[in-house]
Amino acid sequence: MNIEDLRVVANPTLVREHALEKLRGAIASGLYRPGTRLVERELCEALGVSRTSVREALRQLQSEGLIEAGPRRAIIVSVLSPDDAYDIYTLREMVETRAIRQFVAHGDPKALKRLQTIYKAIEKHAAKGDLPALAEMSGAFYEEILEGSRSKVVGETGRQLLKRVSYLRLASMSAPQRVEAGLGEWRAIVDAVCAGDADAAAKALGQHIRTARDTIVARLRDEAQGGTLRRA
Amino acid sequence: MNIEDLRVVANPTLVREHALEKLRGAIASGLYRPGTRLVERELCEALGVSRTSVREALRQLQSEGLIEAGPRRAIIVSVLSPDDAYDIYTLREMVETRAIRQFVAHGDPKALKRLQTIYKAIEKHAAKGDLPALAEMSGAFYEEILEGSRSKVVGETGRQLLKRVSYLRLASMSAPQRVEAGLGEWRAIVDAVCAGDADAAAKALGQHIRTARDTIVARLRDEAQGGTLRRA
DNA sequence: ACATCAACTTTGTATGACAATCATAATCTA
DNA sequence: TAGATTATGATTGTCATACAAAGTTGATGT
Repeated sequence: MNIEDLRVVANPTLVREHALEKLRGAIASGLYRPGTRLVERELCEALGVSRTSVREALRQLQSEGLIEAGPRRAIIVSVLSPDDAYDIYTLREMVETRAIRQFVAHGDPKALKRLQTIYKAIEKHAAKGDLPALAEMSGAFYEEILEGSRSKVVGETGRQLLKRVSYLRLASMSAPQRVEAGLGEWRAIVDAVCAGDADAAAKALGQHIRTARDTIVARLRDEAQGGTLRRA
Repeated sequence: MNIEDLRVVANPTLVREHALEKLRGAIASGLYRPGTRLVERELCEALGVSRTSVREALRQLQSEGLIEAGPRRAIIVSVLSPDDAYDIYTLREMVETRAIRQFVAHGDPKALKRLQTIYKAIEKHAAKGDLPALAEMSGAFYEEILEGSRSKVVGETGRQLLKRVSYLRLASMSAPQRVEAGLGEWRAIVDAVCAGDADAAAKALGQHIRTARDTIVARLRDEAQGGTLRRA
């Protein structure tokens, strides 16, 4: 271990990091919905930090694609078109599929244990019907897979994609039968990883992501349709 | 066309954007080498802008992975390990392979024309041995492929990966025989796209990226080795 | 040679200021 | 009164300062 790692606080929490996480959370949780305009002064007040910090956090969110420039210099929460969502899930499939192969290849028992623990938690929350907790745990599941690739680049790229669809997760869980079906898919993934079968794991994960993708995209198209009708 | 698009300057160049591009260019061109510490005040002077703008640009570069936090709050130009570079190229293969399939699927004659024009330019610069121009044009080649996917997400993800290895491009060109071999690979890609053969195009592009990857990774490993020896 | 302390540097953060742009409300005029 | 015009506010982009915290350097004293 490096001497640097001994520090009690390696990263003395920066205000801007804190603001960044809060804002990300607010978008992921649906507090700020896609299309919402973000006003700097309001964010400063809500977060209790200066404009300096808010602006730096915004720049970061912007390059993560979570927010974007709207008309006349306004900043709005990014709106994912159904096509965008489809593409993100398709790329996720590529990246996470690679990640899980490396996960299996490394055969780290601790990582496997963690994945099983997360799966157990998912099962529990599913039984209780606690969707928010379920959504959060499913996020942890993907994160564990990315982490298990032991590749910084794969991890970062995968996380980047995950962030952009995080706010859709809760909605997708609430589709009828989605949780029940999802449980089986997660279980298949964990089983394959346990068995050390990289091909099966990749296949199961790919299947899972494609299914999630189709659910989400169908819902987004419905919403777009409904929105149009409602507007008319 | 939307009325908004009539504006003479849709995006009245922002100072921070300008700073961002300059800094990206400085890193890509090798002016700031990996590991170099970036000092805010110096950047302000060099760019002639305020700290506010420099810092916002830095945050963006940071989340693009071009710079990273060093020890004790310093900001340094990211150092790619050979493994990181390998992974980036592998992901590029996945993403750009998908992009070129969509490129072919759309069968846009104008896009095809642009790709051919870029290839011609590459040939010319190669004949003259103008490596910097060649490096730039090869960047344009990949950009055109990503653009041709007509997918915002694929484009952004691909560009993100490209940026991170941009500073390696010039070095890779200077490997012996690399340009000659590269020419044939680019030609094969263009030919396949012309022929409307998505499989062949994807295969040729994949081959090209893997070859480039192996060249770069070998060179990075050599450097690491040499660096160690020199240091000893 | 080594420990100690002062001076300087750099980053993180906050604050205030101001131009430019856009939106809104108030006012004037036909 | 309807419509045009003007004044007023709000918001973003940018700059200039200011200051604490933490680190670095160099001078000083033993």
